[in-house]
Amino acid sequence: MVRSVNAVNNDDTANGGVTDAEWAHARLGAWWEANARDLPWRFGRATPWGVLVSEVMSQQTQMSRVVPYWTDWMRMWPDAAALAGASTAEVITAWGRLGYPRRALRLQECARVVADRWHDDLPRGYDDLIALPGIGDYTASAVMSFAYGERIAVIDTNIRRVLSRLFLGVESRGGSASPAERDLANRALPRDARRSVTWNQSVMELGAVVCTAKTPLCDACPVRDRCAFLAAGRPGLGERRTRPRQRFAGTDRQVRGLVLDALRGLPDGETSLPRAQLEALWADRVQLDKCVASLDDDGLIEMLPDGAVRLPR
DNA sequence: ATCCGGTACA
DNA sequence: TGTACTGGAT
Repeated sequence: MVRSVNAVNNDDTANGGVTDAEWAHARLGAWWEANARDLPWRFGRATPWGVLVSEVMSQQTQMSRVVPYWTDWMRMWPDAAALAGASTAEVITAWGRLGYPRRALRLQECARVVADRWHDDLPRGYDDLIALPGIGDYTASAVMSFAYGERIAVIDTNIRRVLSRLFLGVESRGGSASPAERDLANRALPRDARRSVTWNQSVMELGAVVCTAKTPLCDACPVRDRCAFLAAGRPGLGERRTRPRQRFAGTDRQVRGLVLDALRGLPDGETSLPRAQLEALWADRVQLDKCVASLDDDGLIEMLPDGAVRLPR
């Protein structure tokens, strides 16, 4: 019998019936104080816009890789108005090898909306945030919590995995968050706004560095004593996600990355990549042309009449 | 070789 | 509801 089941009580218990929630709040709070990584956008050192930029960059990349990009980026474009005024070519170049460059484009679109419609002042409401380009539920919630200190459940895969293991004793499934998972996240959230922010951050951090998907470091876990997943013998640890397998070699993703990388690496003074150099990047002409067309569709490159390509101005 | 994830959109 | 989108870590 798993001890910390997600039992809903009829009486008004402190956390909607999530057994041990308060104990976990205290444990993870202490763990956070001692173990939080000193990332430059944490501990009130970044503006709300800076927090948003860090969240967008972190959506797809480990924090440690994000740090130098974020630092350079914020030095170059400290606020939304500055980013709004940059050329798209500069933005794509600065995005460098962070991956998913369409997000750089969306971040700049977001900056333009914030600069124009919000007078360069990032909106403070979830509904207004989620309406911005490239901002979905996770990022809107993260900004509400981490930048504005509001009490709101932040739900990403790390948090889903940790809460599911700790309180339910099972692995969270792939795909989008279920209503039950959202419900659990809301019931486990501390009542107090300030503590809810720490909770969101510490659960996410725990998932990133201790309660990892494949090989969790349970010996080093601050909540191991009451973890339902550990008590149950870690059933289905690291089991196959419902997400399809993602390979990279030979895919359109690789080809697109190659083309953008060549454009970013153009020598000073050169602004376009001639057709011959483009063709030298990839042997399969059909796939190459398909990828060039899709990059053009996405607004990541422009095709010139002579077959050369360049970053948008 | 295999792992990873939020957003937009079909 | 499922899929495309990248590139570094392991």
